[in-house]
Amino acid sequence: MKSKNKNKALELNPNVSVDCVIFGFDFDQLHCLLIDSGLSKSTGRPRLAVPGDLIYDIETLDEAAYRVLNELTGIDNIYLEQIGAFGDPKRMGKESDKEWLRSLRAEPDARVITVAYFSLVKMHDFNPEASSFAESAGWAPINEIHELAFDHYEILQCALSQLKRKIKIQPIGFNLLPQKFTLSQLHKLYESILNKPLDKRNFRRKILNLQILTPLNEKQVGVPHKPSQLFEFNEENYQNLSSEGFDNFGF
Amino acid sequence: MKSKNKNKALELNPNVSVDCVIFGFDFDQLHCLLIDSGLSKSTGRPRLAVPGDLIYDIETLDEAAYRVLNELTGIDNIYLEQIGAFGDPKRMGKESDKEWLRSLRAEPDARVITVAYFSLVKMHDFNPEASSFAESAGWAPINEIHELAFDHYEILQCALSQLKRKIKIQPIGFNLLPQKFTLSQLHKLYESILNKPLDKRNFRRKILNLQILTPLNEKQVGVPHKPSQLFEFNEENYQNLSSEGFDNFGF
DNA sequence: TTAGCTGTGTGTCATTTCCACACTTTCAAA
DNA sequence: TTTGAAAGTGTGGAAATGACACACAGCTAA
Repeated sequence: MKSKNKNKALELNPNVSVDCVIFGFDFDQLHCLLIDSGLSKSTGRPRLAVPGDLIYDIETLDEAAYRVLNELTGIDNIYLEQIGAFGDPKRMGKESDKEWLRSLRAEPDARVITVAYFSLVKMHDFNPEASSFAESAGWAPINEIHELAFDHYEILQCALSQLKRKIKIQPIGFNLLPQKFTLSQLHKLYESILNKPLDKRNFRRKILNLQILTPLNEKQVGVPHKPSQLFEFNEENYQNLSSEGFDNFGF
Repeated sequence: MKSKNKNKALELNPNVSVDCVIFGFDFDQLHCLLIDSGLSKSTGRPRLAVPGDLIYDIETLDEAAYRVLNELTGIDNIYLEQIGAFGDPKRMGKESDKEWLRSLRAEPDARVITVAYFSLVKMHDFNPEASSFAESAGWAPINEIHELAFDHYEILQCALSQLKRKIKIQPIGFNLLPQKFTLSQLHKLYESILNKPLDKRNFRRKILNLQILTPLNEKQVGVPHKPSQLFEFNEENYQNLSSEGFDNFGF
């Protein structure tokens, strides 16, 4: 592994990186996975950032993003989508950023263009405690994030607005939920992402009319209220629908 | 000018380029501006591509795109939007592509990630005849383009699908029309972009209900039929609307 | 001068979609 | 057995959508 990295390192491209905004949902709020490089000497504040890395010259951008994601979380088979490229020459100009880069990179002053991705994971599939990044990675609620290293705050906002846009058009939200879920969980998820309340009855009617949910013969157990019907996402039905040009979730 | 370029060349980034898909509309079909590097020795076919260039290390990606656009067409103040980054290591792998690169670049074998943009121009603002690229640039109707150098065909398709998506949400189409235009021209523009017929009366009703068109006290002259009312795009009204969260053109 | 051609401009109705809104049910815990 | 907490369910009014056909104005050419 180490020697493989060493070989690969020969082909590190000093000018291009990928950064991944990883979203998770805990049935209450939307979260984002951040890494922490420790306190900044210059500002005294923690240096939080979205995970990312320089790319190797032999991999595609998508491959690089999958690699970064997998190295951090150990998760495979993740929903991943490109947001775009960020290339302001001053994007890494803050002193606290430079400090970090010097400890990290062979050419800390090189100009780096980054290609940003966002990904959706089942939050409980990744337990930061169990990862090799244990002490340096964790979930933060979206609306408690106000500042990040480099241009990562801007990247996060772009990721969010793409997620908002996209979730109205494609059922990507299911990537944030476990295989079996309730309509209320789905409802709450849409409200968290769109950041506004949605009428319960109208939401249920719409999502059910789409015919992309399979009701299971199963209910929640052990909840201190009327137990909820469980559903699964019906991939097959969705494929049929979307091949007919269906493209509106209309929330 | 030349010496300015020479100085800048010292800071050329060999790993990152921008490519611009430039759309134009001739009141009949959607077109794309292509440059031609001449016949390929290896294939005998013309080498057509979307204009692009390596970036300088002192400019942002957007600035680089504006520069490329301006160097080619002389046009300023253009609608420009990023499509995304394209970085397959094999994206410049065809022999005919390499031939071209060797005649063009200091490091023809470097791996280059490109950041693609699309832009909308008033087609008649740019007359290829009058440009310094006279013999090597020209408009091609979208649906007659079947093959391009590098991964530019793929980039063009991405640009097209973004344009289709975006025009349903924001009134960017006006960038393709002269300041004064008729409803029929606008109608035809939407049909060309969306590549499907739209009912004339419904189209008119919708677009007029949006209240973003100002009718002028002017009609077409010299046409061999009933002259058409002319309109202008009402930027101000649009800003008011869109700040209220308006986001649906619904075609 | 007239006939014919071409694209402009206009209204209605039926259907579908959207949105607002309140009460009963089921289970666990006290 | 009472209480609390979330699940589940239907209707009516308003708005948007989509299908559809004919008269008009100006030019051209005979």
